[in-house]
Amino acid sequence: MAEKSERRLDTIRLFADLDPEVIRDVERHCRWREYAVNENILDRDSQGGDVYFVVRGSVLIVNYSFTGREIALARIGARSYFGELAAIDGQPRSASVVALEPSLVAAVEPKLFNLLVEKHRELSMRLLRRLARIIRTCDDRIMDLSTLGAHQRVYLELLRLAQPDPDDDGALVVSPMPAQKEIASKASTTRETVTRAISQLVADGVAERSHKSLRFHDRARLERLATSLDPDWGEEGAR
Amino acid sequence: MAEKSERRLDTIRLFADLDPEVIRDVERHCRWREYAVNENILDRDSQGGDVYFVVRGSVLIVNYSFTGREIALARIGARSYFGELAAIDGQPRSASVVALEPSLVAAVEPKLFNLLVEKHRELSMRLLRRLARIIRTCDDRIMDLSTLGAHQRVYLELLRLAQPDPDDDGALVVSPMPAQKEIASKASTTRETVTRAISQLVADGVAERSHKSLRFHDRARLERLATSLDPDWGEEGAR
DNA sequence: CGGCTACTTGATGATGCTCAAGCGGAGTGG
DNA sequence: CCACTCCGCTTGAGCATCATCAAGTAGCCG
Repeated sequence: MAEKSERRLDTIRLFADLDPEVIRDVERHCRWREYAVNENILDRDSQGGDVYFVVRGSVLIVNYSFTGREIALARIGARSYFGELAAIDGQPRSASVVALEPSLVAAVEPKLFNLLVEKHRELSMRLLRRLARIIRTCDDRIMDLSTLGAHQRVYLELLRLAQPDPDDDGALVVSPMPAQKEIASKASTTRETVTRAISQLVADGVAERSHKSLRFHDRARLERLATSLDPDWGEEGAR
Repeated sequence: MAEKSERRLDTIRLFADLDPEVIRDVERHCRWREYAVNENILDRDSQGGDVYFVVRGSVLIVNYSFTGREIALARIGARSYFGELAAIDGQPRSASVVALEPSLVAAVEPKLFNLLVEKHRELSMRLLRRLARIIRTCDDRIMDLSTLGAHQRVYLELLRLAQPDPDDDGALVVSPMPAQKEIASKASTTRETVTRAISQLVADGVAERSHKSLRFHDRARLERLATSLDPDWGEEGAR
């Protein structure tokens, strides 16, 4: 792994409309490194403004409360990047980052990154759109945390993870099911609460457990539960 | 009010290093408007990507839960601006905005805004730094919501509002005290909880009520309470 | 003075975190 | 191939927190 031949930044979406020549040049200025699962890539409050490009694998932006609780802020997959904030404003890192899978990561110095951003309009426009997207996501999460219950936040997270079932039309599947502690850290709650939320869904016939996945027959029902328009026993004399 | 002579954008920090000629030109392309207290400036989910510059007064970025609860996302004061997100990504508004004071606001069409951003490097760099700052604030708030109790979030909000006392050195004052419902919406809790939190501070001798303000003698103590390193009765046999 | 709004305080109940015990499945080593 | 162990999941019981409802008080303005 970490073959030299992998050391390419063409796939990074931020660089989509950058001249290949320039990309080659950036590649040469990178510090390349392979990280193992759960390996720490950077720590909150640390100095340094390197920007990291995820070429293969995926990482988790995460913070820890003083009690040791883990709060997941975002999952960054291959072709994306992280560490822009410190590069942009020169402040210490706002969160820690750990590898979720074996990941190949390229680090670029802040100076070079900012040079690129200043020089290439499309790059800075893409960066702006990305930051805007992040802010929208954060705002939504603040709303969720402020107005919804823990179970509902779990349902929302499940909805985010769920994919349409290729077989059954209109049904959703979460497969493979991630570890419950991951769901918990994204929904800002505990493993136990995630268990209970899912168990209740199964008990109410909204979800169905099968081997290593979870199926929902009725997306709308789950959405209603998640958003608190909850009349569950609304009209159809179910049960 | 809303005198023509007020219709200037020189004070807007985003434009700090823009050529005065260009600023004049932008001013001419603005839709100027005065808003009264509590007047609605824009609604969540509405279309349109105008960017708004607050020339005088201040506004609140806010969202409402389906139960009618109000969640304050940010306060935007004079010389700042809002509405960039929709201009950048073309999506509907992510939140509503209401005037906190009588405010003079200048609206610029998204096309012109984006043109300016593309054309003036300094502008886009400032914009990037601003978005980065917003993201950091949001992340902190998500951490607070996820890991702290309601009382602690109120204490943090009080710390944000508190200014060093000009007289007593080392003491802090919040003056004038904002309405408790405002504090509640920034701390994502209820008026009643804000009352209780403050009453407890007073009862514990951490804070002191005086007419229309609140004083703290010991900033460190309040900070400890807010961040849960709470041993209050830690060593000094207070009480 | 009467009425409004903001604040205060108590009682109550639901929610969900914590601790604790039990269970199942997947590796691992004998 | 079987025990053993580790880890993740499940479930229960107890308890603290906090939102909600309700009633009462204080200050302000006409």
